[in-house]
Amino acid sequence: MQLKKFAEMLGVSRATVSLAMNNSPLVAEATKKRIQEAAKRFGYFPSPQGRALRRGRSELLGCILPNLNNSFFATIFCGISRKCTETGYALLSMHVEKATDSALPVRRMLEHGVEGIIFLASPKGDEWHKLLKQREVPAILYDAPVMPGFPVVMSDDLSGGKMAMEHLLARGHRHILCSARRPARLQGNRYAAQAYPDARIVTFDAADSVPELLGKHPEITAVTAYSDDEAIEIMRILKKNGRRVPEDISLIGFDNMPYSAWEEFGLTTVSQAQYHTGTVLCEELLRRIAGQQPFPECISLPLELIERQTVRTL
Amino acid sequence: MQLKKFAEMLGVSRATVSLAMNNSPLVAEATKKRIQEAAKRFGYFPSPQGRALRRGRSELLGCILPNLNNSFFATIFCGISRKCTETGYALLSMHVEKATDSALPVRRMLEHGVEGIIFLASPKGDEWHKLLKQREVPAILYDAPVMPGFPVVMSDDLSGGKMAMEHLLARGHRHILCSARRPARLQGNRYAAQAYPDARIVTFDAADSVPELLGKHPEITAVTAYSDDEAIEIMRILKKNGRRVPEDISLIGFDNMPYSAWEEFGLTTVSQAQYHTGTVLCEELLRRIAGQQPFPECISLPLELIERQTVRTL
DNA sequence: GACACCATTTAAATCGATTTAAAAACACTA
DNA sequence: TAGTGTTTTTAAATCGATTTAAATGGTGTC
Repeated sequence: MQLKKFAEMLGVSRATVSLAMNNSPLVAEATKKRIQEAAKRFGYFPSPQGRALRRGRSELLGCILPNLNNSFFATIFCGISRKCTETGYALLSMHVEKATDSALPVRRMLEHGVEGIIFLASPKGDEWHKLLKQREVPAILYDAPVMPGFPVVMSDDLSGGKMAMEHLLARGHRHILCSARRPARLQGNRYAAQAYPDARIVTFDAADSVPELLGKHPEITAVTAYSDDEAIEIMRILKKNGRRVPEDISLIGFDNMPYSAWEEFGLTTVSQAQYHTGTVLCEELLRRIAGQQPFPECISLPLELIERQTVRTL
Repeated sequence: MQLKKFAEMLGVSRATVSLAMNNSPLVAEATKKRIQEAAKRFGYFPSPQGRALRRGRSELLGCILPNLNNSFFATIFCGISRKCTETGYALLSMHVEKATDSALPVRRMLEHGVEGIIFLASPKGDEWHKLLKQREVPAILYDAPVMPGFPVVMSDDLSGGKMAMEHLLARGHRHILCSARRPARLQGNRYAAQAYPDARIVTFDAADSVPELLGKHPEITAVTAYSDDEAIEIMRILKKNGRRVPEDISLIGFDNMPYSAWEEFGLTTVSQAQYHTGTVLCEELLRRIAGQQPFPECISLPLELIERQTVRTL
């Protein structure tokens, strides 16, 4: 039923109905109650389209997702979703394959009138930002290269690397094999090592190369992995090579995936607060939409070390 | 920029612009090209709200999700999402906690004008279906109790139970401990057992109770679990009790979670094609929206047995 | 030149609400 | 009773597109 008929039926004007439905103080309490109850009884509800057109706001946010087989992104997504629900926004999402040009999903979302977009999958191609700028729709990126005009949220890799390293150093490790896949994190490793003159760092790129490097550098007693997944892979490889974790080699992961806590692994790891990451992404985007200053270009998220059973004290 | 100004700028009528933007054959090729190119250059695009109002369609689907820390639902969600993208719909999603009354998310989605809703989390409360019926918005449920007027998609538990059982029976197992948590699946187990007069089934409810039951029935050689997660828990419990899988006890899971394939577990399991489940949910909902007959009330999805290393041939 | 016919273009109605400014209703005072 | 002020209600404008039916322009035929 449309506003017009409903108003006629009740014998009041369309304006009164609209105001009543929106709980305006301009309309008398009694009338309001009467109209709201009638709406329930007769099933009248304002058309979302009409309302959106008139109000000029869609209350819609978009989120571009990588495949969620990885629970890491799924958790961030949950965080975003909850924040949206809290703030009255609805969340539009779209999954993209790794190589998809972001112009496609962006265009689709703009066609639906989103007020802002969160890229959980790093954007690809060079048209997406033109589209967004043209329509003045703000966007925020997660863990992507900085792009002028678009804020990026990422974990504080430098501190993360430092944190993991300090944990090992404090437990007596001095010769440590560090993943080189994240320069900032490696830099954090190095930074922490400076406090211990006898500390030495060797770097590696892929899990495969770990046994060889351990052979070449028998003094190494600990490894910091690129991710929990890589750490678990390294655990397997070490086990096959007859080395025990943590008795022979200590190991630290990164991400704190749910299964890292399982007793099969008991992985000590550096945790990105995933849920919180989602909250921050969403909040920051909403701030942009509302035009609230200031606009930081890059937001680092704090990390936390989760101690389990893969680091031995020497 | 709005249609009106853009049309004035080009010196044509609003109608022509609108038709050109929608690629109508009514407008001359040359004009169409001119308008479309000008739109790109000057950044004109039809307002989604205006368009939605006039067209009377939002091209929006809603999906109500449980927490996605479980990758099972995340994969189904990906399937839904892709189908939406293919068909030109956008997908609105909302996460709910276990106990949340579904009227809340449903109302929120209706306020945004969704044309249909997929419940990946089983609906709670008794207001949600009234809301949907009142507005004539179709919905589809995943793995929930049947509710008149709402189709349900679920895995074919009967066949699944039969399949798992046959796999064990064919490998010489005759005394089998079966999870009783899914009546339909247990029925499938029983059904398969009928073909083997010497087959015996014992049932259990929780993983905890498995060792005790195995002690009471030492003739049992295999277990069918409620889920992969339960199977993994049972593996742990068995290991602690000094029983090996599969040397002492064979084990079959259900769900085919990504980690079930890991070498730590190598779990033989019955697989629900999760991605495909998403596709079916979405397709079926779209059929309802389009008003296509017939409307099956319950759709069973085929299952598949994934053979790994937890079942021993006796 | 008048007529018919086709291809384009356009004016105007419409979708369904919100909101502003003005009108109406009412209460109160002098 | 007229005048003033306050509370409610309403008429009408507006948001930005789509679409139908009518108008326009051009070509070809008799």
